[in-house]
Amino acid sequence: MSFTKFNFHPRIQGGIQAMGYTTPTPIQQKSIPVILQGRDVMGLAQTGTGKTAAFVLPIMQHLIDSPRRGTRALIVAPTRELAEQIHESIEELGRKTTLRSVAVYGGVNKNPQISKLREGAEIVVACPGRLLDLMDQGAADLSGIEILVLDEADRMFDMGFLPDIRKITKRTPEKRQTLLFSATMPSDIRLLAREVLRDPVILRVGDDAPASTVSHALYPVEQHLKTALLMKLLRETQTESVLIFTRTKHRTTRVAMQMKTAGFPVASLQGDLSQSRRQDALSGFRNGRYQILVATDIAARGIDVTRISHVINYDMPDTVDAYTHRIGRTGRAEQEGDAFSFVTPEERDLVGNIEHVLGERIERRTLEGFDYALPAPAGSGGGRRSSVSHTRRELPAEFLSAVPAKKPSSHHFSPRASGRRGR
DNA sequence: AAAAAAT
Repeated sequence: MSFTKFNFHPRIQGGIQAMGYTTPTPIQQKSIPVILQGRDVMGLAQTGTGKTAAFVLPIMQHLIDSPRRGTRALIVAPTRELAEQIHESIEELGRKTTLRSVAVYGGVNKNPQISKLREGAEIVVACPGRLLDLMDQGAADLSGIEILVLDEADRMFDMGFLPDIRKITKRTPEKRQTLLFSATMPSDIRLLAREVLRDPVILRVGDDAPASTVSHALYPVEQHLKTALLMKLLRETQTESVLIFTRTKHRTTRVAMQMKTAGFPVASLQGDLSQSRRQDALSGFRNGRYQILVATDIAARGIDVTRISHVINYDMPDTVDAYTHRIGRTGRAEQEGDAFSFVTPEERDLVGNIEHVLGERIERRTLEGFDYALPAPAGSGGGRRSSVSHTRRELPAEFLSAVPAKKPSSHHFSPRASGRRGR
């Protein structure tokens, strides 16, 4: 199976080659022919499955087949980072074409976006808020939209974008082709699908289960020891890029600061940062300038960075879905990845649910030589430490009992291996 | 409760 089979325009084929794509991924194989036919699509797929190219390539083909002026394709995405990433994919895949794309989102000057729209960008990749803003201003005109893509629809719903999506959809022609992608299918998304899709082809790719190339491990630990454990773990583990998730924006900032002070090449990413800082963090993480990225769930979905060898849940996510999405950032493209989760006794309720979905018990690990009995600093709420030095004190035996993993875990973790980022 | 997103 090769990309040549789709008979894309030579200029599109040129972009595919330049990107080094050879074999289409499963979702590409399934959805490209359907989209080329002009059918509406309900796609159940995670990001990182090649989903972006799966809709970008047929869109470009359609636009080249019947040249016309004006904004003709609209892709709506939940986060600025994802919109930017899709826009960049279009620029790369379309480098040999004359098609123009513009990313439309908040936090940055709107004038460059307005000029690109005026100059006649055929493809718009947008977050809902800024797009509506530009529409009200008369700078964006959706009356000529031929293809509408709603990406990560379930997340847009989570973020309360549904009313915005409806407003946007209403401003596009009814006879458009619509593609709706969602990782999960809650009833609200099913409802939205009924509203915006006409006789859709339903494509299901893979399932919600994480890539089998990812090995999972839990590190039971008390809250106040997480940062110390994290640093020791990173110093002793051979890693490529590492993505660390925390529960709050504030904690993201704090952990990143502590790690920076300790000499780790780290950046932080959370929604309160200026857009330029967000971009710097992500691009620096992509190109390896920062080996480590500490982030909120802003980075949990869609963000596509190759070479993430480890995802570390500094805090457990709130839901199994969130866990799946976070650890989906590693183990991509058949590469191996490790997912480490720090779990306090308070956070362990979710563990059972995750294990249920994974269909296996996750290995509990303790880090050799780590002082699990270190007392909490005064004022941090846990002044109940004594000088007992047994490392498993206070953690229920059931919680710690190590169960051999089903498959041999593929971690490159060895207690004494010197990390490449020593100190 | 927290996160993201228009200003």
